[in-house]
Order: sequence, then structure tokens, then C-alpha cells
Amino acid sequence: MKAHKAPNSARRNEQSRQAILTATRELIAEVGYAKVTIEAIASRAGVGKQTIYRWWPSKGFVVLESFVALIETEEGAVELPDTGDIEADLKLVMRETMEEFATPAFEAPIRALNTEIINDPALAEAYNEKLAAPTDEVMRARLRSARHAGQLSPDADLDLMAEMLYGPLYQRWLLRSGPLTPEFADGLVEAVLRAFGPRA
Amino acid sequence: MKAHKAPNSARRNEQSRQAILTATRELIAEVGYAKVTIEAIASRAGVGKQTIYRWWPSKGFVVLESFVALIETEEGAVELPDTGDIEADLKLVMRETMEEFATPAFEAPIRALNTEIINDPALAEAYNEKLAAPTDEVMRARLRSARHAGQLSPDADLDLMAEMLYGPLYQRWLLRSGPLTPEFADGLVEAVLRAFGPRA
Amino acid sequence: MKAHKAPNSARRNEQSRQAILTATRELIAEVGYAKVTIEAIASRAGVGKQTIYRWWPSKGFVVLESFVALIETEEGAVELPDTGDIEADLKLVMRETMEEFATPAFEAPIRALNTEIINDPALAEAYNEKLAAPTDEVMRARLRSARHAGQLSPDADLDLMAEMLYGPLYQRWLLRSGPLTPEFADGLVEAVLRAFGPRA
Amino acid sequence: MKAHKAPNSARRNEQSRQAILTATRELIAEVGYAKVTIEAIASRAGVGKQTIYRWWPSKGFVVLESFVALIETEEGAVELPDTGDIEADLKLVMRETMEEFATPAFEAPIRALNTEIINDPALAEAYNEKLAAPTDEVMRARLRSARHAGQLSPDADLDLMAEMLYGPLYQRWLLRSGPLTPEFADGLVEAVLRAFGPRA
DNA sequence: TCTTAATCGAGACGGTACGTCTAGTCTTCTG
DNA sequence: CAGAAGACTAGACGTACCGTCTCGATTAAGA
Repeated sequence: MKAHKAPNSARRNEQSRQAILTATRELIAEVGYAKVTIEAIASRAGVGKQTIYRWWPSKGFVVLESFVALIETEEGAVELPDTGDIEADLKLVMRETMEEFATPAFEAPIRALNTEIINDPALAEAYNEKLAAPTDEVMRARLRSARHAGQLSPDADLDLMAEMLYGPLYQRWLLRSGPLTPEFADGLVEAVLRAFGPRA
Repeated sequence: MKAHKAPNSARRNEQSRQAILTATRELIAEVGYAKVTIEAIASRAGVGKQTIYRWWPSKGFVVLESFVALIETEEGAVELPDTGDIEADLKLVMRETMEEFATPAFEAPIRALNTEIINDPALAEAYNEKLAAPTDEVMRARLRSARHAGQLSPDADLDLMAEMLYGPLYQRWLLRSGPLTPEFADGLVEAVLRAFGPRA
Repeated sequence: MKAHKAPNSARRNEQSRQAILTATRELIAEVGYAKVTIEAIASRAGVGKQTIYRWWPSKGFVVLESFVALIETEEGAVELPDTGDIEADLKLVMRETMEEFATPAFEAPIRALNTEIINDPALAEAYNEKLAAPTDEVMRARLRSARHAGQLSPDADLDLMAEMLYGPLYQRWLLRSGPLTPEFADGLVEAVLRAFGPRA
Repeated sequence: MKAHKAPNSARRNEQSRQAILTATRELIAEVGYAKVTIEAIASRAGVGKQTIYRWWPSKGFVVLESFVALIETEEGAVELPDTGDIEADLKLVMRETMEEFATPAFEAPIRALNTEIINDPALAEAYNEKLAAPTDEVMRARLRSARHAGQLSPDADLDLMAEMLYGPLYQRWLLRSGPLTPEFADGLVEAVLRAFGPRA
């Protein structure tokens, strides 16, 4: 595998970049990730194929950047609810997350990205840094608040806790190993809180 | 998508079938799943392409069957250790699972399968039934034994418990979102046992 | 340069072959040789690109074969006039040849072929064998008849004679180094006959 | 086809011009004309592509100018031998010409030019004027001398004679329609002299 | 035992997309 | 402010595979 070497970006055409990211998002929504081709993106964006190959090492990175760009525009409002009741808040968040996962418009591209991530460590790194890390940080912030409020054990490992909340959910969704029901979300939250609650 | 209709298997050539499954496994190990093509499998197996298309609906199913075939041959010995100490046993199992995940010979094909599963519900179902279910059942058997021994709460949800053990581990591995260290395994087991232990 | 290895032609699809040769001729007539692409030929012929690459080593050979095919269909009538007067016959033939050279429908593809021949010895060989040799043989047959009739010296080198008739004409045409006038043709014939006539 | 309009040459950078012509000659010698690209010339010459497009209408003209430039530097010594024996002199010249044609360093670029000339009338004109005409004139000068010496018929058409000497030779070479042997050269000269000799 | 019909290896077929290459134009920065 | 540097749109290149489709040549079943 040849390492991708991005050229000097000073001369980069920002209009083309935006057109490519937009076309990518549109195409994924229209025909599904697996059928999105570099040629189609270039054609839709009114751009030469070389312009894509010049700046991105693979389709996965184009897709990733197209989502990062989308998220960055709506940034700021990303924060979990904090009613003071950690259990209620977590259950709500988990249910909302599950619903998001069930939305085709959301599901398709994320599944797509995960497909690529599995076999591309470089893309995985970029994904974790650009998309997963911010999401996790939001969760950890809420947990930190709860711990401060005495609703969690003072020595609760919040990183592990976040992973225990998201991991089982994610697995069921990605591998379709089980249904995403509210009961599942509630049971998961309750179990995690038993593990990290103040009594533990 | 046209439904795959397997023809009458009475006339099926078992030698060809075995050659295909073996070639598939070899090729995945040699060049990685993404670069394995139907043509390469056919060529390696000394088989016409049509013979593959006749009996399997997609590459994913060939891969899946090649692993199922492998596992079925070594069946029987699959059982978790039971020293009477559930915490020690689980920690051991989790560490061993992690090591397995780190073995290239094991990692490559499982990643391969997961790639296909993500975008193919039918394959996901077959995967969960043929490969995941047996593994989970082994885990649940050990947990049932522990509950019977009073090391777990009488009303512990063993299905959920198994998912909480495997989910975070699986997520870290598949998405490379964190390192697979013994400390992580231990922390995970301890937290899950706090959630489902006799006091809870 | 990789040697072109035509596969076993037993399975060859004759319909596709004809469609390709026809499409090639049409495209050359429509847009000119330089702008004819393999992709366009394939598309026009309703054929996969690989089918062209499988059977021909380069665009030049496709073009060559398309003309050979054309000529072979009208075969049989190819013979020079023989009125008994070699000078008159040659002058007529040379003038007709010049007119042919001036016909766009004829000129374009032959120029095209010559372009390729210059830099491709293999194509040159095929061209000389398939297109040039038959034409030359027809000329030599007429000269042989004239020699037999005593209108040429008994030891006249007919091969050289043919080359001296066609060479200057060809050069003027290909390199546009001079006009193709009847006077030029007549002068050329007269000079060649002085060189190879019975008195010489 | 857009007419090429050379800009005001007052500001033209002579160093760049020379670098381009030199790079062109070197590249033709190294990789062959067909594989020479404008980009490669610009890169080798340390020049922007635009500088080439600004001053030359096509690759052919760059090649042509690169040879004209070369020839102009060694000009003056161009004259045919004149021993008084036209047959011996012509045979010598023809043999030398053939040898030149067989020299790769000479052959490659001339073939290259001819490739372009075939399909580009404007270039053909420039070629005939700049390269062919001087060569022909040298030949005609020698023939004029022979006619004056009574070795040729007083009314011999020297232009036609020159074409009859070069034409067959050129055709054999360009189309590889036959071997370039001394016997061929001698036979050609003898035949032409029979046609244009004093007796005729 | 002899059809006879499905399966087999083989590989040509019409296609799609790949990633690279070059053309010719346009833009930016530097000497 | 001309020129080097090089990014841009466009599109052909030749390759790799896809999944379908013949081709005989087995081969196993039932007549």
C-alpha cells in the first residue's frame, strides 16, 4: 500500500472540496454507500477524479470527512440532558441513541463507515478521533457531573462506564444480534449503575 | 436482489465444495478478505466460477461456511473453565478471548465476516445462528452454573450479562477504539460482577 | 511491451467481432482516426472493452483488420486493366490511384493506419502482408504480362519497377510534398518505362 | 481547431526556449516519440507547461523546431560529393542515406516527425519548407551539375528524378515494406539513370 | 445398460469501476 | 509582470472482477 501524501494544500480549491463532500453525502443517501463510486462523486460534484485522488487516500476518508464537515456545522449544542437524575437521563439518551440507529438516513452511512473502518486502521484512527471521541466526551461529561453530585461511586472509572453503556448497544446494532428495545436500554443502564453507583 | 435458490444438492460434488472452502480460507489468510475475489477462489480451487455462484448467494456466505466447516470439525471441546470462582474464570476467559482477537490468523477472517455482516442482514442472521450463538451459549452455561452456586444474584439477567462482557471488548477490537489490555478485561469483569453479584 | 497472446479462438463470438469492425469503420469516418478510442468502439459495438483487448493488441490492428475485412468482401475483381498498351494502362491506374488518395473516405483511414505503422513494426508487418502485398501483386501481374508481350525488357526487375511507380506517388501524398497532378503521374510512368522498356 | 496565435515575442525568454528544444530532443532519444509528453518536456526543461503552449501550437512543432535548430547550427557543409561520375556519386549518397535511416539516433526523431506530419498539413508544410526542401535542393544541385556535364539528358526533369530516387527508398524505410540493402540502392540509381540518361 | 439431464471446468461475454495518465486551461506566488 | 509551479476539469487508458452465458465432458439416476 502506497502511503497517501497530500500535496501542499495552500493551492487547494475550497469550492471543489465542498462540492465533493456534498455530492458524497447526497449519493450515500440516494443509492447507499456500497454503490457510491469515486466516479459518481466526481461526476456529481463536477470535478475531475484526480482531484479526489489528490486529496483523499480512499473513499472511506471522503465519507468520513463529509460527515465530520456536517457535524462541525451544527456544533455547540452537543450536550447531554442533565436533570439531576442520572438514571433517567441515561435511559433517555440510550433510547434516543437507539432510535437514531434505527433511522435509515443515519444508519446507512454509519454502517458504511464501519465497514471500511474494520479493514482500515488508518481510517479507524481518524474515525475515533473525529467522530467517536467527541461523542464519548459528551457522555463522560455527564457522568462526571453525576459523580460530582454523588450519584456515582467517587472512584468510578468513567471511561469504562461509557464503554459498558455503548458497547452492548453498538454490538446489537452493528451485528443485528438482538432487537433494540427500550427494555434492553433500561436494563443496561440499571446494570451499569449498579456497578458504578455510590454503594459499590 | 434475487433470492438465491440452491438447486437439488443430490448431484453436488463434495470434492469441489471442500476445495472451494479450503481455497477461501487460504486466500483470506494470504491476501486479506478485501482482496479475495470469486475468480481467485475458483481458480485456486480448480473450479468453475459457476459452481460457486450455483451454491452460494454471495462471497460472505462462502466465507461464513468455510469457517463453520472449520469449527464443526473441532466441535465438542467447547466449554468454559469452571473452577468454582466465577471472577477468576471470567477474567481468564476474557484475557484468552482478547489474545485470540490479537492473533492475525484469527483476526483476519473474523474481521472479514464482520465486514459483510454489517451490510447484509441475511448473512448476519446466519452468522449469529451458526457462529455467535454457540459461543454465547457456552458463556451463559458458565454463568448459569455461577448463579446456581450463589455467586450471582438469583434474578441476574444472564443474556444481558453476557452482552455486557462481550460488547465493550468487541467494540474496542472491531473499531480499534482502545487497546486490549488485561487491565481492561479485569476492570470489565469486576464491574459486571458488581452489577450482577449476590448483593445486587 | 507485452506480447499479445490471442486466446483460443474456438469460443470467439463472431457477431461481436463483426460489430467491432463495423463500429471501427464508422467511427473513423465520423470523427477521424485520431479521435477514435477503444472505449467508443466498444460502446458503439455494444461490446465490453475487454473483448477488444482480448483479441487485438492495439487500436492499429483493429483498424487494419476492419479494412482487410472490407476488402476481402469485394475480392475477386481486383485486377488491373490490360489493353495491351502498358503505358496507357499504367497511366490510367496511377491516375485512379491518385484520385483514390484524394477521396476523404479513403484518405482518412489510410493516413491513420500509416501513422500507427511508422512506430509499430508488428503492425507494419501485418499491414504489408494483408493490404500492401495484394495490391503490389496485382501490379506485378500486369507488369509480367507486359514483359511477356515484349513491352518491357526481358530482365526488368518488376519488384523494383513497382516500387518506383508507387514510391514517389506515395511520398507526395503522405508527406504532402507536392501536388498529385495527372502530369506527375504521366511523367512518372514515362520515366519508369524508359528505365525498363525493351530498348534498355 | 483554434488557430495558434504566437504572442509578442519581444518578451520571450530565450533560455527557456533552448531548454525546451533540448529537453525535447533528449526525451525523444530516450523514450521514443510516442511516449514524449508535454508535461515531461516541461518538467525536464524546468519550465511551466504554459510556456510551451504559449509558443508552440502542438507537440509536432516543438519537435520540428528542435531539429531545425539542431541542423541550423551545423549548416554550410551540406553538399553532395561531385567526382564527375554521377552514377558513382548517387550510389554513394543513396547508401549513406540508407545508413542514416538505420541509425537509431536519426531514425527515432524522423519517424516521430513523420507521424505528426501525416495528420497535420500545417506541420507538413513547415517540414517540407524547413527540412525537406534544403535536402532536395542539394540533390538537385548535383543533378544539375551532371546534366551540365552531359551525363543526363538535356531535358531531364530533375525534380521528378529526385523524387524517383528518394521515393522508393523512403517508402521502404517508413513502412518497412522491404530491406534497405546496397543492391536495392544500386538498382534504383541504375534504373533512374536509364530513364534520364543522355540517350533517353 | 442406456439414456438423459444436471453438474462440472473452462472461459468468453457485456459491463462497471478502478486508479493512473495526459491534455490543455486557469490560478497563485515568486524573482 | 512574465514565468515556474502546479491544481483544475475532462476523459481515455488498460486492468480487474462482476455475474451471466455458452461450451463440451463427466457423471449419477432412473428407465
